[in-house]
Amino acid sequence: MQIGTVADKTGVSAKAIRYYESIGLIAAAHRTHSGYRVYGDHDVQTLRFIQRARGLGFSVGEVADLLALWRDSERRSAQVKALAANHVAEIDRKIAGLRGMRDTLTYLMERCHGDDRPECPILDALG
Amino acid sequence: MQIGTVADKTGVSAKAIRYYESIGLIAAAHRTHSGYRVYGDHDVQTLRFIQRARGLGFSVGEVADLLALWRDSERRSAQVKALAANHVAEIDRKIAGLRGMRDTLTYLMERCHGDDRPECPILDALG
DNA sequence: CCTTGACCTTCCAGTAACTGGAAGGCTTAT
DNA sequence: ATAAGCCTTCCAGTTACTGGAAGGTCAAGG
Repeated sequence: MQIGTVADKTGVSAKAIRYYESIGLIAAAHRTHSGYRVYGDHDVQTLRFIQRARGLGFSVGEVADLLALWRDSERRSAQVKALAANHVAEIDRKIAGLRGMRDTLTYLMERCHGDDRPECPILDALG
Repeated sequence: MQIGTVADKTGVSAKAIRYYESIGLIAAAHRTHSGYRVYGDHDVQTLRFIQRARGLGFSVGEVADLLALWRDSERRSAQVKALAANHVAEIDRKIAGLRGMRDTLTYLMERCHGDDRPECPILDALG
């Protein structure tokens, strides 16, 4: 399989696959005599794993950890769960931050006439 | 006032102030004969405005728009409100995305024993 | 007068996770 | 022979700064 095929199958762009290889998240692919990268089904599985983990918001570094655990038959599920728990805590922090912004903004917007006049509580609150 | 004083007063770091100047978000400061930037109370007001707007999650580009509206006595409050509404919509998208991740993760975590055994529904879901 | 410390200056690099694009090689079909 | 559609590497750009290096400025103290 060439990189484009793998990209189609996994939803990971060819650019991203090369990037993952460059940072060592995935092993360097074998090459044809002309230098093209060659992949197998195993690589497709790995990239799907990466894709899903990234979709859950794990950083590339965390994905590396998850991949290592995935491959480690001796792993303790507690390790995986702890990683996930940390990530959920991080997500919760982000949500809380966003909700704070959202609440302030909607509060101010409710008080803004939103018409042709210049008076604006939103700008008043910022200035 | 020197840049460090302004930084203390506004909570915007000296580095950030220089950066804002470099991208044109704020006007270039006057200089002393030896090249030090000099600021007045007006600049402190502007930087506080920027700081608050950034704290509400507006991008630097959006802050530039808000600043222009703030300075424009002919503005229509509808413009400000529209900008804020777009931003709230963006925040809502982000929150929705994060909540989706959070829900999936907590669902999987509830099913993970989190002990010394390797079986893990989190990894199963990813792989 | 000289030094020390705390300022300030500019400039370059790095962050996260890629994407876009340039310049050029490979393969297959026409 | 050439065109289309792959592939390659490498450089730049994205966001909003922060860190650090190398060096100038200024006031106080010995």
